[in-house]
Amino acid sequence: MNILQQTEEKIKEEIVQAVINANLASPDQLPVIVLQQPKDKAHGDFATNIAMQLAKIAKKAPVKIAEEIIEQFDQTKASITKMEIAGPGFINFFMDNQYLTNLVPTILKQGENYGASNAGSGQKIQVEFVSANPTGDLHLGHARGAAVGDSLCNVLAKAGYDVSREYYINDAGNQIVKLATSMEARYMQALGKDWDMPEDGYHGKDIIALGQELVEKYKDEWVNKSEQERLEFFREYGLKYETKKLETDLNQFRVPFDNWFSETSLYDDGKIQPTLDTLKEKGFIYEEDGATWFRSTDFGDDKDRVLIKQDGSYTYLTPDIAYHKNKLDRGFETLINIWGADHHGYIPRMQAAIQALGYQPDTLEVEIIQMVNLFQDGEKVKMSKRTGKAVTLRELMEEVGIDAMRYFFNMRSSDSHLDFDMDLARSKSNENPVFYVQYAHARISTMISQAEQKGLAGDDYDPSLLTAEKEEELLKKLGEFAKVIEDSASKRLPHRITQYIFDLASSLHSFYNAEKVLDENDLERTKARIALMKAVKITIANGLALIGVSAPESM
RNA sequence: GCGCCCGUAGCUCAAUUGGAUAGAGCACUUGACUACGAAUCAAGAGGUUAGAGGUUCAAGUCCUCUCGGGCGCACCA
Repeated sequence: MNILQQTEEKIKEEIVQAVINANLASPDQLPVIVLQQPKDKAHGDFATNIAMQLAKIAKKAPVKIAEEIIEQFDQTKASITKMEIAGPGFINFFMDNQYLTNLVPTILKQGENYGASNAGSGQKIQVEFVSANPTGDLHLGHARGAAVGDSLCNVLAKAGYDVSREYYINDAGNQIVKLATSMEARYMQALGKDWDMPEDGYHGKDIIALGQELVEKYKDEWVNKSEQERLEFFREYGLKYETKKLETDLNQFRVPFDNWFSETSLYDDGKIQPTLDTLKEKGFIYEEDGATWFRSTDFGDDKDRVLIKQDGSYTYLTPDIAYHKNKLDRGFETLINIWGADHHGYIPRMQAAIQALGYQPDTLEVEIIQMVNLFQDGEKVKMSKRTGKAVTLRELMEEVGIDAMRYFFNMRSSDSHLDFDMDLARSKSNENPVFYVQYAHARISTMISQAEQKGLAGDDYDPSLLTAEKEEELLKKLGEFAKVIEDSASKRLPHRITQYIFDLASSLHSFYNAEKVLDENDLERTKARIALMKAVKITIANGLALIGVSAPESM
């Protein structure tokens, strides 16, 4: 538990004690004590709404209740200097800011671990994300999912969850047949033959390149082989090629996966039939019109879903259920799937499957990432899957840079559509928010190295000298970090981190312009301030790391 | 037609998941570098939170309806 939380807990305990002493409520009537940090510092360091919550129970006006609580409250125990009643019945607490200055040595000691907590108590969570078909390049929408998913994993890990990142490779369905026939057409075309692309084939540039690669390697060797032989070979070749490319691109985007799970392996390992058997035993399966159905309507789905088609093959859902069963069999307590908004209609049947397998509905959480619109030169860039005209992750990384992309994708809440402004992301100007945060980090780095050169830094600093208004502001912000991470993790909102570090950078810049850090005539204050700067630097770097953005020493 | 998401300052978005006077960035106006990095700061202006009801001590947030935008609604994956 960090300093801030300890302080909060102490205040909460005293509130409970005061409420009971004032005879306002019995312990079993007592609501959960909410202690918040007011936005407006005129409202103190902490505030509680307990008096309003007790209005009904105690049958008194909130303001009257607040008065009675204050009367009974032992200020010294919680190191509070002042208490006030405000507004409709808030109780505001003003603290002696010594509790904040202790933060600096703590942060310096914890270093890159600062912000970590055990809030997740080691809960085993698996996050499945991206999982794009291995049939082409990743595009803009995948990039957002990758950035958000990876950052969420980082945040969960920092908050004490045991996280595993997984990519589900859809290497078993019809789309792989289409991949092979698309490659076949590109191969033939590369040999100068007149060969049409298959209907609904993959028109991406990467498949054209793949066709050329096949010609370079094998010349016209595959022209005279049987179609079956040729397609079989292309299928395997294409899968390996595409999967490798996905992994390379994602690694470059700083999105590593712990496990790449092949759909085909579910067939090879015989995982599908047992899953069907389980569902059958539990009575959620029936036959109709020559197909096998899953009664997902038992769990609120719109209609029942086919598992085995009339032709005897599985639908996409069937191995996917087996896959989710497999995840749960591996001991994950919570599954998080990150899907594009175009798949949200799939949620009810998957949730139904989880419940049919005997798990609680909240075992599976699906986070929906809304669409991304790309803007260039002030105009919306049109994308088309059919013609393969789409901006790829690779192109974006080259053109706008990874830092800007990671930052932009984590700037907004996922359930809001995102307008991605290429020109802004690419610009190296003050309009670009990613530089704002990185600049704060670089600025601090310079200060620290100058201080060290001039002998103005030292371990024997006195943090209680940090009493300037801007210093208190900074300290308070620093203290929030662990809580922001915990919230961000438990609510699955990684963009909270981005907002936090932006605010922190803002406080830093504001402090920097108000106070002089390096002052040869005031060595003690300078030492304390350099220690504070080190603490801010650590916190910004840790925050940037969570969203996958670099923290430069200079820029 | 049904379902999910969204609608907040001129633009792009936040808002501690029900708390106090709805906040940032950009753009706009005005000021601050012989200075530890001006990629910065300080100040100003900008709002009927799409609209109408309801619940609550308290609603941008929850419920109902209307309007507008996006995305889904396969024995495709």
